[in-house]
Amino acid sequence: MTTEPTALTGAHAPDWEAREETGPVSRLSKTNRADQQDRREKASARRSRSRPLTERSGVSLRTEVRDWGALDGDRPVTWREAIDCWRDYIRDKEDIETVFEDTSGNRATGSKPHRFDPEYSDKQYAKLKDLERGISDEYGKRLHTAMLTFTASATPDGDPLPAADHLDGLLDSSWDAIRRALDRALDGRRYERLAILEPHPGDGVNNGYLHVHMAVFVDGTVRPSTFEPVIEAHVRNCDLAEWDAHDLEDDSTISVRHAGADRADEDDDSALDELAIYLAEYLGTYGDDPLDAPEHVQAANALLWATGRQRWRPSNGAQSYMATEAREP
DNA sequence: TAAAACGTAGAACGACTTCA
DNA sequence: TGAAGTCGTTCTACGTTTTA
Repeated sequence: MTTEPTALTGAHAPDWEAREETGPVSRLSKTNRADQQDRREKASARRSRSRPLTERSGVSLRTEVRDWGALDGDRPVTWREAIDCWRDYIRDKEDIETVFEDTSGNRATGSKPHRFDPEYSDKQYAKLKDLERGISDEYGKRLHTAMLTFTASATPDGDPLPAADHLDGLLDSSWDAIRRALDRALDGRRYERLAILEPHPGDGVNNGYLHVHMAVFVDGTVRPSTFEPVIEAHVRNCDLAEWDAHDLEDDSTISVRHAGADRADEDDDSALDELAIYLAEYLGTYGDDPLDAPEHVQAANALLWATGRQRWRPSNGAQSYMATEAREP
């Protein structure tokens, strides 16, 4: 992986933003506010693609997403250009893919896919199954799972942030605080966690920007209130995090399930039969051709690729459960 | 040509310190 | 006393290069 820090200086950075696209903010129509809002959000999503990946100096980016021919030296390309670079990278990888074919015409691809390849997703899913088995065996019926969601505003001042700057703002400022708060909240209890970065869908202002889902596996009973200090630590430490998006009463912010409950336990309709499937659905581990993915997914993948950020963030313990690699037939 | 080795940066984590 | 900052160590993800 080859990355280099940006040399762009914020104070003298060119005006990347296509301000002519925005124009003065028009007054909302009393009769058509929803349409106006919808148009504004779509316009904001388009503007985000026209912005450079970062407006800060010292941000490490792959060389492919740096414009070395710029008059004032190298600078990061726009998010839209980065998506094109990522697509070229995927196509290049397809060109050199190793394909095996047996006498019956059955084909199999090479053994070491890049992280956006469906085969890689399959391996991740297999690892999730290992984690499910390991945790279930270890914790038994005491196993409770929680899903926590951490977001950061992509438009804190009304205009979309550079994608890499938003991602850094989401992760760098509060990640340590989140981990420590989780340690304190679950003090004395065995637990493991797996965090994953997932893109915001749709045409809204957050389109393609990433947020964090964190699955927490706890040996013992927990309640949503157990994790409130963790959410609070994130909002407190992340400048881009807003309470509006972290309603402690909302199931999308904190969701707790008794994964180890008996199937026959009708009083607990949130019991999990297939934890890995549940996670795979939530965490988006299934995939086909990455170039066929929705635009917001490709935008997020391009951002991860350009910045070298890891999509999966398991705790050390979770990693040990996931370490066993199934032999492929 | 598959597998191993390697390089780099990200990430986890514990210890220690500082601060309110 | 809880929260957060810093530092050093260790491990891992990811991608590339080398080797058998």
